[in-house]
Amino acid sequence: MAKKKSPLSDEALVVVARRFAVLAEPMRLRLLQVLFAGEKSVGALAEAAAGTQANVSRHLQTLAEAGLVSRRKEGLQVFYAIADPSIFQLCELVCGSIDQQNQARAKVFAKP
Amino acid sequence: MAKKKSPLSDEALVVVARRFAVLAEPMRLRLLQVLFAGEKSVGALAEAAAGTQANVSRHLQTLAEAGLVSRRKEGLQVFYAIADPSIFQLCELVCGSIDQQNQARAKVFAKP
DNA sequence: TGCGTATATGCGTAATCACTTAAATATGAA
DNA sequence: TTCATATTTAAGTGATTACGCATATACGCA
Repeated sequence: MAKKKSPLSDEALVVVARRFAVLAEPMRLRLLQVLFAGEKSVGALAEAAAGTQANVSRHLQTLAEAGLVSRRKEGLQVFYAIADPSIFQLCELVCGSIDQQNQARAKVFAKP
Repeated sequence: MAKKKSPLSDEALVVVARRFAVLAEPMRLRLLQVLFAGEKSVGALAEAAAGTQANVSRHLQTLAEAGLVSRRKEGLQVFYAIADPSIFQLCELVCGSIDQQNQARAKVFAKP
């Protein structure tokens, strides 16, 4: 029994905005993109994303707090993985929208 | 001929992040939600969203630059409208994901 | 031309946040 | 215990930005 579309409360808007804000950083998007290939440790992620270990750890914490990635500790290492499958569709949707806008813009400036 | 899924370049990630950042403000989300009902003037939007005229005008400019809303001038008034239909699916997707997380959390604390 | 209205913009302020460096914590091995 | 490794956290800095207030611009009308 999914709720029908109704105006969101101010509190709900804040939550949604927060979700978008988490995705509004290139470094976090890059980490998610690396994680698309599967679970990885913090060190591996830092190297793959070309970031400092401290900074990557912080971004991973942000992603985990938002419920987008999961955290699994194994000995000295901590492994992160995609926890919210909607991320795939979300990125696909946004990329598709941007592609469409670019194509529309290209059409305007196309030679006659 | 849609491109297959391949790692996005750093520049592309910046563009995608920017798109998310535009959606990462409660006031802008509220404006979009009001616009879901149809085209409206700046003044009408300011009243419906309970914001100052200056601030709403600024947010609308941000949304327009991102290609999310369209601008139509008619006499003294300027009318804005949803320009990117993917916004509907995007909000639906995010809200659904948040709902799912909330239900999962509720389940954890459910009485036995 | 001058006046009133609708919208946009310039400026200052406060808050948020990403990033770096350095230090702290946690785990496993010797 | 002591040491080394992997990760997290603390503190400081610079950049971005939302908001309020005041002013500027654009348009219609008399």
